Amino acid sequence: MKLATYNANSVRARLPLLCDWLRRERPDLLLVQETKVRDEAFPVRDFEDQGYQVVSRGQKAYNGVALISRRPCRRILRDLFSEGDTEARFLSASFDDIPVINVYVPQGFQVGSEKFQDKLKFLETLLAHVTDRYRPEKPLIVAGDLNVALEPVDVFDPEGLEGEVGFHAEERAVLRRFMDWGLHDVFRKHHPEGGHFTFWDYRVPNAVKRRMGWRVDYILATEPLSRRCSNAWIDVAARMLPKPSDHTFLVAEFDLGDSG
Amino acid sequence: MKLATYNANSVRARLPLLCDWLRRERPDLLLVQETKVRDEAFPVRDFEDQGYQVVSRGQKAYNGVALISRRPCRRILRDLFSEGDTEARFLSASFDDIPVINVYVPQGFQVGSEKFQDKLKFLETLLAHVTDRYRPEKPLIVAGDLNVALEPVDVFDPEGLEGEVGFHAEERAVLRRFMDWGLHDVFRKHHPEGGHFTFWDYRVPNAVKRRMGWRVDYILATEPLSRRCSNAWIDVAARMLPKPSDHTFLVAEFDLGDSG
DNA sequence: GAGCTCGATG
DNA sequence: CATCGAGCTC
Repeated sequence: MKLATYNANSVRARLPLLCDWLRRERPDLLLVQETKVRDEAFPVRDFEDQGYQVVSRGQKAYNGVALISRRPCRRILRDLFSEGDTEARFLSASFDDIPVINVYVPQGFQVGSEKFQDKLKFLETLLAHVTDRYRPEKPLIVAGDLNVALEPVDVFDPEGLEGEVGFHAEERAVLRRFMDWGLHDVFRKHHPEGGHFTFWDYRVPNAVKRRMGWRVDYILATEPLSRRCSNAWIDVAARMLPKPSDHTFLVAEFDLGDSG
Repeated sequence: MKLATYNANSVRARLPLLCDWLRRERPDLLLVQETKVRDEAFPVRDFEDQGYQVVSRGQKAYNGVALISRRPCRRILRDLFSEGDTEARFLSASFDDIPVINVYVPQGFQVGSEKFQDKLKFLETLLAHVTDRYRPEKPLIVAGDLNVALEPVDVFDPEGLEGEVGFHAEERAVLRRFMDWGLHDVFRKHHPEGGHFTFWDYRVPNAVKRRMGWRVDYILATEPLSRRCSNAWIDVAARMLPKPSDHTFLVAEFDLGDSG
C-alpha cells in the first residue's frame, strides 16, 4: 500500500500539480491538508476522473482536510473534539480495515499566544483520542501536517530556531508522547541521518536550494504497520515545480501482502 | 502590413495566449487595450523575446493601451485631452510615417449616467482630434475598442439591445461622424453581411457558440489605406481558447508595396 | 465570469 | 511569496 500526505495550501490552486502528481505516483491513499475550500466546492470531479474517491472535511478559506483514495473507506469521523470541531483539521476513516487519521495541527502563531495554547490543546486532544481508541499492537496510521519539528535534525537551524513556534520544547514533548505510546515515524526509520524537510517558507528566497526547510509533515504508524514499511521518501522536486505549495509530498510504502 | 487590435482584459493574465498568438500570426503591429497594468510593470521582455517593441500608456488596475510593433515608432502621443488624460485610454504613434491611433473608449455604464456622458465626450474629443490634425486624403488608422456597435448587424439582438449602452442612437451617431469624415471600417468592407462579432460577455454562458456577441472593436482607415486593405478577419477561435479575454483579435492586411 | 486592489494570514 | 476574502469594474 502506497500512502502519501500533502499540505496543498489550497486544493484548487494546486489542482494541476496534484493531478499530474497522482497520475505519475498513483498512491492508494493521499491525505491532503489546507484544502481551503468548503465541501460543496471541492473539485471532486478532477480526482474521480483519475479513479479516486474523495472524502473532505472543509471550511471556507482556511484549514480543510481530505482523504483521496482509490478504494472506498468506512467509519468516517469528522470531529476530534467531543463538542464538535470549530475548525476543519481532523478526518479519519478506515481503508481495508486500517484506521487512518488525517490531521492539520494548528500552526500556533507565536509561543505564548492563545493560538499556541490551542495548538497544544489540539495535540493533547489528538493524543488522548489515539490512546483511548486504539492500541499500539494494532494497525493505525496518523499522518498529516503536525506543524512541529521533533528533533534538531528536523529544522535547518536548530540553534537559531530553538524555542520558536514549530520547534518549541513544549510542542516537541507532546509529539514525543505519540512516539512513546507506540507510533513510529516511518520516514525517520528509513532516513536516520536528518536534514530532510517537507516544508519551506515561501518568504525565504530560494529556501529549497539553500536547504532552509522544516520537517513538520509525518506519517506515523503503529508497530505492525511500521514493521512493514518498505520505503519512505520526500518528493522535493514537487516543491520546485511552478506554482508549488509551500509543503511537499511525503510518501510511504507498506508491504501488506494480499490484504492491502 | 498586417495590423491587429485586441482588448486583452489584462495583458498579464493574457500573456501566454498573446505570445502564442504573436508567434503564429506575426503582425507588424498589434494594438492592445485594457492592459490593466502600470508602465513599469508591463511585461515588455516577453514581447521583446519575440522581436517586438512595446510602447505603453498604462495605469493601475483599469484601462491601459499599448502599441506592440516589429518596427520602431515616432511621434508618440499619450494624451487625447489638452488638460492631460486622467485615464489611460489613448496612445498614438507613427509607423513608417503612417499615423496610428489606439483607443479604448469608455464603456459608458448606463445610458443617462455620468459615465455615459464621459463616453460621448471622449468620442467627441477623439473626433475633434482626428478632424483637427489629419486629413481624409492622407493615411491614418484609428483602431481599438470603440465600445459602440455601429449598425444593427453588429449586435446579436438589435431589437432587444436598441438603446442599451454600446448600441444607443447617440453613440452610434458620433461614431457615424468618424465615417462621414472619411474613416472606413475595413472589416465591414470585406464582410458586408454582418453577424460577425469581436466581443462576447463572460457572463453569458456559451456566448460564442450561441453567437451572442457584439462588434465593438474596429480598424478604421482613411481612403488611401482602406483602398489597399486586402483582407480583414476576426479570430473567433482565440476567444475559445483556455483563459481567453472577453474580446478577440481583429486583423487587417494592407498592401503597401515597398514602403511598408 | 473574470480581471483588478487591498488587507489579512502564514 | 502566495493563499484567502471583500468590493469594484465591465
